Amino acid sequence: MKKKKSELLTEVELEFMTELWALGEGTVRDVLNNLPDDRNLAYTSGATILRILEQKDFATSRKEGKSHVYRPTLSKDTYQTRSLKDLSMKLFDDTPASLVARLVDDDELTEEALGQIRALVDRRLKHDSG
Amino acid sequence: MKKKKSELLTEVELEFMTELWALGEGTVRDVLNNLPDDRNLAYTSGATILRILEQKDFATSRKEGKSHVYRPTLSKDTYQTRSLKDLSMKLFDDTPASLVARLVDDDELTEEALGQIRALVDRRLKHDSG
DNA sequence: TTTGGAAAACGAAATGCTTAGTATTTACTT
DNA sequence: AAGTAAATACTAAGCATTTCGTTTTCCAAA
Repeated sequence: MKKKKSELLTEVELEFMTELWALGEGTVRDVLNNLPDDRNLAYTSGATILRILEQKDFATSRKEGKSHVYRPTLSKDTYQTRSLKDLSMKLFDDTPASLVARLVDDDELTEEALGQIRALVDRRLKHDSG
Repeated sequence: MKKKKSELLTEVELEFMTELWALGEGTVRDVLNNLPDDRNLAYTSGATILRILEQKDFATSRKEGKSHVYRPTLSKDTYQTRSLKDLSMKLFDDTPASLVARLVDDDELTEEALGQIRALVDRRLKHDSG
Protein backbone atom coordinates (compact mmCIF):
# COMPACT_ATOMS: atom_id res chain seq x y z
CA MET A 1 0.00 0.00 0.00
CA LYS A 2 1.55 3.28 -1.16
CA LYS A 3 1.27 6.42 0.89
CA LYS A 4 -0.86 8.96 -0.97
CA LYS A 5 1.25 11.91 -1.99
CA SER A 6 -0.24 15.15 -0.81
CA GLU A 7 -0.41 16.69 -4.28
CA LEU A 8 0.30 20.13 -2.97
CA LEU A 9 2.78 22.58 -4.43
CA THR A 10 5.88 23.74 -2.63
CA GLU A 11 6.47 27.42 -2.00
CA VAL A 12 8.44 28.12 -5.16
CA GLU A 13 6.31 25.87 -7.31
CA LEU A 14 3.24 27.81 -6.22
CA GLU A 15 5.00 31.04 -7.06
CA PHE A 16 5.60 29.81 -10.61
CA MET A 17 2.16 28.29 -11.03
CA THR A 18 0.65 31.61 -9.98
CA GLU A 19 2.47 33.25 -12.89
CA LEU A 20 1.37 30.55 -15.29
CA TRP A 21 -2.22 30.98 -14.18
CA ALA A 22 -1.95 34.73 -14.69
CA LEU A 23 -0.27 34.42 -18.08
CA GLY A 24 -2.28 31.49 -19.35
CA GLU A 25 0.98 30.06 -20.64
CA GLY A 26 4.57 31.12 -21.02
CA THR A 27 8.22 30.31 -21.49
CA VAL A 28 10.84 30.24 -18.76
CA ARG A 29 11.72 33.80 -19.73
CA ASP A 30 8.09 34.92 -19.58
CA VAL A 31 7.62 33.60 -16.09
CA LEU A 32 10.87 35.05 -14.80
CA ASN A 33 9.98 38.46 -16.25
CA ASN A 34 6.71 38.48 -14.41
CA LEU A 35 8.13 37.72 -10.99
CA PRO A 36 8.51 40.65 -8.58
CA ASP A 37 11.55 42.84 -9.21
CA ASP A 38 13.25 41.86 -5.97
CA ARG A 39 13.08 38.20 -6.93
CA ASN A 40 16.40 37.45 -8.56
CA LEU A 41 16.56 33.94 -9.91
CA ALA A 42 19.00 32.57 -12.44
CA TYR A 43 17.47 31.51 -15.72
CA THR A 44 18.47 27.93 -15.04
CA SER A 45 16.68 27.95 -11.71
CA GLY A 46 13.46 28.95 -13.39
CA ALA A 47 13.97 26.26 -16.00
CA THR A 48 14.44 23.66 -13.29
CA ILE A 49 11.28 24.66 -11.47
CA LEU A 50 9.18 24.49 -14.62
CA ARG A 51 10.68 21.14 -15.53
CA ILE A 52 9.76 19.85 -12.06
CA LEU A 53 6.23 21.20 -12.43
CA GLU A 54 5.95 19.26 -15.65
CA GLN A 55 7.34 16.11 -13.99
CA LYS A 56 4.73 16.42 -11.26
CA ASP A 57 2.00 16.93 -13.86
CA PHE A 58 1.08 20.42 -12.81
CA ALA A 59 2.07 21.71 -16.24
CA THR A 60 2.74 20.55 -19.80
CA SER A 61 4.98 22.06 -22.40
CA ARG A 62 5.12 22.27 -26.14
CA LYS A 63 8.04 23.25 -28.29
CA GLU A 64 7.73 26.58 -30.01
CA GLY A 65 10.73 27.83 -31.93
CA LYS A 66 13.65 27.10 -29.70
CA SER A 67 11.70 27.50 -26.48
CA HIS A 68 9.31 25.47 -24.43
CA VAL A 69 5.98 27.04 -23.70
CA TYR A 70 4.52 25.86 -20.41
CA ARG A 71 0.84 25.72 -19.60
CA PRO A 72 -0.93 24.68 -16.40
CA THR A 73 -2.73 21.34 -16.48
CA LEU A 74 -4.74 22.34 -13.45
CA SER A 75 -6.90 25.41 -13.03
CA LYS A 76 -6.28 27.79 -10.21
CA ASP A 77 -9.84 27.18 -9.03
CA THR A 78 -9.21 23.46 -8.75
CA TYR A 79 -6.01 24.00 -6.86
CA GLN A 80 -7.68 26.47 -4.53
CA THR A 81 -10.35 23.92 -3.71
CA ARG A 82 -7.73 21.27 -3.13
CA SER A 83 -5.74 23.51 -0.81
CA LEU A 84 -8.80 24.46 1.20
CA LYS A 85 -9.75 20.83 1.58
CA ASP A 86 -6.28 20.01 2.80
CA LEU A 87 -6.24 22.84 5.32
CA SER A 88 -9.71 22.04 6.50
CA MET A 89 -8.75 18.42 7.02
CA LYS A 90 -5.50 19.07 8.81
CA LEU A 91 -6.45 21.97 11.01
CA PHE A 92 -10.25 22.26 11.18
CA ASP A 93 -11.47 18.71 11.84
CA ASP A 94 -12.68 18.49 8.27
CA THR A 95 -15.43 20.95 9.11
CA PRO A 96 -15.52 23.85 6.64
CA ALA A 97 -17.89 25.80 8.87
CA SER A 98 -15.27 25.99 11.60
CA LEU A 99 -12.79 27.30 9.07
CA VAL A 100 -15.17 30.09 8.15
CA ALA A 101 -15.84 30.69 11.83
CA ARG A 102 -12.16 31.36 12.38
CA LEU A 103 -12.04 33.55 9.32
CA VAL A 104 -14.92 35.79 10.31
CA ASP A 105 -13.62 36.01 13.88
CA ASP A 106 -10.52 37.71 12.60
CA ASP A 107 -10.66 41.29 13.81
CA GLU A 108 -8.83 42.58 10.80
CA LEU A 109 -11.58 41.46 8.49
CA THR A 110 -13.43 44.45 7.09
CA GLU A 111 -17.17 44.97 7.21
CA GLU A 112 -17.09 45.06 3.45
CA ALA A 113 -15.44 41.66 3.19
CA LEU A 114 -18.01 40.25 5.59
CA GLY A 115 -20.83 41.61 3.46
CA GLN A 116 -19.31 40.06 0.34
CA ILE A 117 -19.01 36.75 2.11
CA ARG A 118 -22.62 36.76 3.16
CA ALA A 119 -23.74 37.62 -0.33
CA LEU A 120 -21.81 34.65 -1.68
CA VAL A 121 -23.31 32.25 0.79
CA ASP A 122 -26.81 33.55 0.20
CA ARG A 123 -26.49 33.24 -3.53
CA ARG A 124 -25.31 29.68 -3.24
CA LEU A 125 -28.13 28.75 -0.84
CA LYS A 126 -30.75 30.20 -3.20
CA HIS A 127 -29.29 28.40 -6.20
CA ASP A 128 -29.40 25.07 -4.44
CA SER A 129 -32.88 25.16 -3.04
CA GLY A 130 -34.52 26.87 -5.98
CA MET B 1 16.24 43.77 5.95
CA LYS B 2 15.73 40.14 6.89
CA LYS B 3 13.26 37.94 5.04
CA LYS B 4 10.43 37.09 7.41
CA LYS B 5 10.31 33.38 8.16
CA SER B 6 6.93 31.96 7.32
CA GLU B 7 6.25 30.79 10.87
CA LEU B 8 4.26 27.83 9.65
CA LEU B 9 4.54 24.28 10.91
CA THR B 10 5.77 21.41 8.80
CA GLU B 11 3.58 18.36 8.28
CA VAL B 12 4.91 16.34 11.20
CA GLU B 13 5.19 19.33 13.48
CA LEU B 14 1.52 20.07 12.90
CA GLU B 15 0.68 16.47 13.66
CA PHE B 16 2.38 16.78 17.04
CA MET B 17 1.00 20.23 17.82
CA THR B 18 -2.48 18.90 17.14
CA GLU B 19 -1.94 16.31 19.86
CA LEU B 20 -0.59 18.90 22.25
CA TRP B 21 -3.59 21.12 21.62
CA ALA B 22 -5.89 18.18 22.29
CA LEU B 23 -4.04 17.08 25.43
CA GLY B 24 -3.30 20.53 26.79
CA GLU B 25 0.17 19.26 27.60
CA GLY B 26 2.08 16.00 27.59
CA THR B 27 5.32 14.09 27.52
CA VAL B 28 6.91 12.49 24.49
CA ARG B 29 5.25 9.23 25.52
CA ASP B 30 1.85 10.90 25.91
CA VAL B 31 1.94 12.36 22.43
CA LEU B 32 3.14 9.13 20.83
CA ASN B 33 0.35 7.19 22.56
CA ASN B 34 -2.25 9.52 21.13
CA LEU B 35 -1.15 9.26 17.53
CA PRO B 36 -3.18 6.99 15.25
CA ASP B 37 -2.40 3.28 15.59
CA ASP B 38 -0.95 2.99 12.11
CA ARG B 39 1.56 5.71 12.91
CA ASN B 40 4.64 3.90 14.06
CA LEU B 41 7.32 6.27 15.21
CA ALA B 42 10.36 5.48 17.33
CA TYR B 43 10.44 7.16 20.71
CA THR B 44 13.49 9.14 19.68
CA SER B 45 11.72 10.49 16.62
CA GLY B 46 8.96 11.90 18.79
CA ALA B 47 11.52 13.38 21.16
CA THR B 48 13.28 15.07 18.26
CA ILE B 49 10.10 16.59 16.91
CA LEU B 50 9.08 18.01 20.28
CA ARG B 51 12.58 19.38 20.80
CA ILE B 52 12.34 21.12 17.43
CA LEU B 53 8.93 22.54 18.32
CA GLU B 54 10.47 24.00 21.45
CA GLN B 55 13.40 25.41 19.48
CA LYS B 56 10.97 27.11 17.12
CA ASP B 57 8.99 28.49 20.05
CA PHE B 58 5.82 26.62 19.31
CA ALA B 59 6.07 24.82 22.66
CA THR B 60 7.79 25.06 26.02
CA SER B 61 8.70 22.28 28.40
CA ARG B 62 9.14 21.87 32.11
CA LYS B 63 10.90 19.05 33.92
CA GLU B 64 8.62 16.76 35.85
CA GLY B 65 10.26 13.74 37.45
CA LYS B 66 12.58 12.44 34.80
CA SER B 67 10.45 13.56 31.89
CA HIS B 68 9.80 16.76 30.05
CA VAL B 69 6.22 17.91 29.83
CA TYR B 70 5.53 19.92 26.69
CA ARG B 71 2.88 22.59 26.34
CA PRO B 72 1.90 24.71 23.34
CA THR B 73 2.89 28.38 23.47
CA LEU B 74 0.39 29.16 20.76
CA SER B 75 -3.32 28.44 20.78
CA LYS B 76 -4.84 26.40 18.00
CA ASP B 77 -7.12 29.36 17.25
CA THR B 78 -4.17 31.64 16.72
CA TYR B 79 -2.48 29.15 14.48
CA GLN B 80 -5.65 28.62 12.47
CA THR B 81 -5.90 32.35 11.88
CA ARG B 82 -2.27 32.50 10.86
CA SER B 83 -2.66 29.64 8.42
CA LEU B 84 -5.74 31.13 6.83
CA LYS B 85 -4.00 34.45 6.41
CA ASP B 86 -1.09 32.71 4.74
CA LEU B 87 -3.29 30.75 2.37
CA SER B 88 -5.39 33.77 1.58
CA MET B 89 -2.29 35.78 0.78
CA LYS B 90 -0.60 33.17 -1.37
CA LEU B 91 -3.54 31.80 -3.29
CA PHE B 92 -6.47 34.20 -3.00
CA ASP B 93 -4.99 37.65 -3.68
CA ASP B 94 -5.28 38.46 0.00
CA THR B 95 -9.05 38.60 -0.40
CA PRO B 96 -10.81 36.45 2.19
CA ALA B 97 -14.09 36.76 0.34
CA SER B 98 -12.67 34.94 -2.64
CA LEU B 99 -11.48 32.18 -0.35
CA VAL B 100 -15.01 31.74 0.96
CA ALA B 101 -16.31 31.94 -2.58
CA ARG B 102 -14.21 28.95 -3.51
CA LEU B 103 -15.26 27.12 -0.40
CA VAL B 104 -18.98 27.52 -0.96
CA ASP B 105 -18.60 26.64 -4.63
CA ASP B 106 -17.37 23.22 -3.65
CA ASP B 107 -20.05 20.77 -4.70
CA GLU B 108 -19.27 18.44 -1.86
CA LEU B 109 -20.25 21.05 0.70
CA THR B 110 -23.48 20.07 2.41
CA GLU B 111 -26.51 22.28 2.74
CA GLU B 112 -26.13 22.01 6.46
CA ALA B 113 -22.57 23.31 6.40
CA LEU B 114 -23.71 26.19 4.23
CA GLY B 115 -26.41 27.08 6.72
CA GLN B 116 -23.89 27.03 9.55
CA ILE B 117 -21.61 29.29 7.61
CA ARG B 118 -24.33 31.81 6.96
CA ALA B 119 -25.36 31.81 10.59
CA LEU B 120 -21.77 32.57 11.59
CA VAL B 121 -21.45 35.45 9.18
CA ASP B 122 -24.84 36.89 10.21
CA ARG B 123 -23.99 36.77 13.86
CA ARG B 124 -20.71 38.54 13.28
CA LEU B 125 -22.38 41.25 11.17
CA LYS B 126 -25.01 41.90 13.82
CA HIS B 127 -22.43 42.11 16.57
CA ASP B 128 -20.41 44.68 14.71
CA SER B 129 -23.12 47.03 13.60
CA GLY B 130 -25.76 46.63 16.25
C1' DT C 1 25.51 3.05 46.88
C1' DT C 2 25.26 0.56 43.10
C1' DT C 3 22.64 -0.64 39.14
C1' DG C 4 18.83 -1.28 35.81
C1' DG C 5 15.54 0.88 33.13
C1' DA C 6 13.48 5.06 31.07
C1' DA C 7 14.18 9.50 29.11
C1' DA C 8 17.03 13.06 27.01
C1' DA C 9 20.87 14.76 24.21
C1' DC C 10 23.48 14.36 20.35
C1' DG C 11 24.21 13.50 15.92
C1' DA C 12 23.81 11.37 11.52
C1' DA C 13 21.52 9.02 7.46
C1' DA C 14 17.98 9.52 3.94
C1' DT C 15 15.06 12.28 1.38
C1' DG C 16 13.26 16.27 -0.93
C1' DC C 17 13.44 21.33 -1.95
C1' DT C 18 15.85 25.32 -3.80
C1' DT C 19 19.21 27.25 -6.42
C1' DA C 20 22.46 27.46 -9.94
C1' DG C 21 26.74 26.01 -12.77
C1' DT C 22 28.35 23.53 -16.90
C1' DA C 23 27.72 21.21 -21.08
C1' DT C 24 24.90 20.50 -24.94
C1' DT C 25 21.49 21.54 -28.33
C1' DT C 26 18.88 24.57 -31.25
C1' DA C 27 17.92 27.84 -34.70
C1' DC C 28 18.91 32.21 -36.72
C1' DT C 29 22.29 35.21 -39.26
C1' DT C 30 25.79 36.04 -42.32
C1' DA D 1 27.73 25.89 -43.72
C1' DA D 2 29.82 28.07 -39.46
C1' DG D 3 29.37 31.07 -35.69
C1' DT D 4 26.70 32.83 -32.12
C1' DA D 5 23.18 33.71 -28.80
C1' DA D 6 19.62 31.65 -26.31
C1' DA D 7 17.38 27.67 -24.44
C1' DT D 8 17.52 23.10 -22.52
C1' DA D 9 19.45 18.93 -20.03
C1' DC D 10 22.15 17.30 -16.68
C1' DT D 11 24.10 17.51 -12.33
C1' DA D 12 25.34 18.88 -7.90
C1' DA D 13 25.75 21.69 -3.71
C1' DG D 14 23.41 23.50 0.35
C1' DC D 15 19.78 23.36 3.27
C1' DA D 16 15.58 21.70 5.89
C1' DT D 17 12.79 17.87 7.16
C1' DT D 18 12.00 13.35 8.83
C1' DT D 19 13.55 9.51 11.03
C1' DC D 20 16.14 6.92 14.30
C1' DG D 21 20.62 4.84 16.51
C1' DT D 22 24.03 5.61 20.14
C1' DT D 23 25.54 7.70 24.16
C1' DT D 24 24.59 10.07 28.30
C1' DT D 25 21.87 11.35 32.20
C1' DC D 26 18.68 10.64 35.74
C1' DC D 27 15.79 8.45 39.02
C1' DA D 28 14.38 4.68 41.86
C1' DA D 29 14.74 0.29 43.83
C1' DA D 30 17.59 -3.22 45.93
